[in-house]
Amino acid sequence: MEKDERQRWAQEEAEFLATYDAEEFERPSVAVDVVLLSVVDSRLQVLLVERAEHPHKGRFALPGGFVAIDERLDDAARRVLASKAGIDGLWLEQLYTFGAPDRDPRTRVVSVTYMALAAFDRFISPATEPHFTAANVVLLDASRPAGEDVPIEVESDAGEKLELAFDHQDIVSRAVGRLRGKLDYAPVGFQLLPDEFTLRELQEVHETIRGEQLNKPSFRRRMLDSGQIEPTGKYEQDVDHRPAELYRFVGGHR
Amino acid sequence: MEKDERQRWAQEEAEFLATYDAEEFERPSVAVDVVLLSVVDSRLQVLLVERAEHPHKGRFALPGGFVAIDERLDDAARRVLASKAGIDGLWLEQLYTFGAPDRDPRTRVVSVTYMALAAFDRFISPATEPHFTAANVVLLDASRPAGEDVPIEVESDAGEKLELAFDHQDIVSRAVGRLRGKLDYAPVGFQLLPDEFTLRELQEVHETIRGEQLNKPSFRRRMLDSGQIEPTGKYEQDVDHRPAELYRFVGGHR
DNA sequence: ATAATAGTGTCTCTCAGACACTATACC
DNA sequence: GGTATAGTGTCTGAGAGACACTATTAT
Repeated sequence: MEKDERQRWAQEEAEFLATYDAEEFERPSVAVDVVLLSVVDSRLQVLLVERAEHPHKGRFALPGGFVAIDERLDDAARRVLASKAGIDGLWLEQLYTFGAPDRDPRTRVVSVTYMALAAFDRFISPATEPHFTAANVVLLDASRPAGEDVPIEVESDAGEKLELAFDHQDIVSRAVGRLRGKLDYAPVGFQLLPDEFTLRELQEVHETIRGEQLNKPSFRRRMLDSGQIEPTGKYEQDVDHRPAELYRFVGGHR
Repeated sequence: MEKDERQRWAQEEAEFLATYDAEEFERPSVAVDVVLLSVVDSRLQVLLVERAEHPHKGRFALPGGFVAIDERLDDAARRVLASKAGIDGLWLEQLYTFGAPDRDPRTRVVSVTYMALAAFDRFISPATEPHFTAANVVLLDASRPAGEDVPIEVESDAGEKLELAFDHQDIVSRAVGRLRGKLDYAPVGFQLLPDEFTLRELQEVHETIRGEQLNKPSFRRRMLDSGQIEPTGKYEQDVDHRPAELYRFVGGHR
């Protein structure tokens, strides 16, 4: 391509852009919803907030919000997590995009969903988070039986099954499925534990996510041979039995 | 909840929806782009169309288009595939959503991308598809070396590296990565072969996707033991050596 | 000592890769 | 017969589960 031909081309493209009418077609709204998971006391938990407004007012929903016109999708997810859950700096991964035309009764909303993981010591605690009252932040159990692709049921601490707002039940199910899948090949457990942890704690996290017991020697071998963790030389404190050695995740940090 | 309380609630929600202003905030456009992959002659190929309009006029791009306001995302992907590639009834899976604010110079476009697979005998052939001239449908090689996460490079049949429009290079890379990952646990090869195929053909598809040679007895064992395929009792025709038995995918169809 | 959990040594079973072999088509 | 590819039998080595054992802390 010659120089003045390239110039003409650039000018042609610039003119096209100047006359482009973005309002020509009716467009959906774009939102993000975040599935923040944690393993607390050997239970898989998901952060939900009670909806203060219509639609689905009073039901529990994933923290979410609309994406600003010049905002990156993952930035929107981080913003939502910070403003609605008061937690930042977490590992975050895009999960799936839900776009059924009727999934939101207000208007067409395409929701790009993200999965976030938090160690139990960083997971939201209404008692220590002044941004929230205990009433609008609820931690729910999202455990599921060891078997096959049983859809996830979300239960309150009291053990009663809850119906979530919109299609958020489906979103949570997909997040749990993704988390299970990642366990086999990605260093996922470390996002769910403090910087230093025992092999028993790591195994409990894996067992909770998979919903089944694991073999101890085999699990230790796999983890140690993988090179993903290294011993710190330090040991548990304040336990009434032999203390376990503390390990840390090798390579960077959360 | 009592009956008239529920009625009041429903009315309150209905009023909210009636006064909801969907135009209040500026919204992105939502598009779909489809990565249609096939294995032809032991090469991984991706369908690209030459852009007839600005922006990026003249470059090659994935088939894509905007999502209508009441259209399902996967329906949009199917429509795009049918209208821009003249092929339908394919297996389709949502891949990832790309939403960088500057990825399209026209306006903010959030693109929900899909991956589709086609057997070589259904893969687009400009010569047999009257919708297209050979000039605006191009098949490109998307092979990549066996090693690690080398970004995919797209080359023309002539072997020259091509720069794709927008961020479509990233989208293709992600599709190839996903395809590789699925190979281990999902019956993916069958989408890329005719209804009846030999084990050698299936192995070649796997080898092409993984970019490495596989062990023959081991591959046969794995496939046969998996229960995913069954022998048809029929054999290859017109080969100048011992003909291989034809197998079919067990359970439903493509 | 007892209780409780941490951590290890060893056996076996399964499965994938390697290799060599047999089988069956066309020439 | 030769050649080419289909298809199989068997060995080996890596890795996971099972199980029993030793180790170390608190009481």
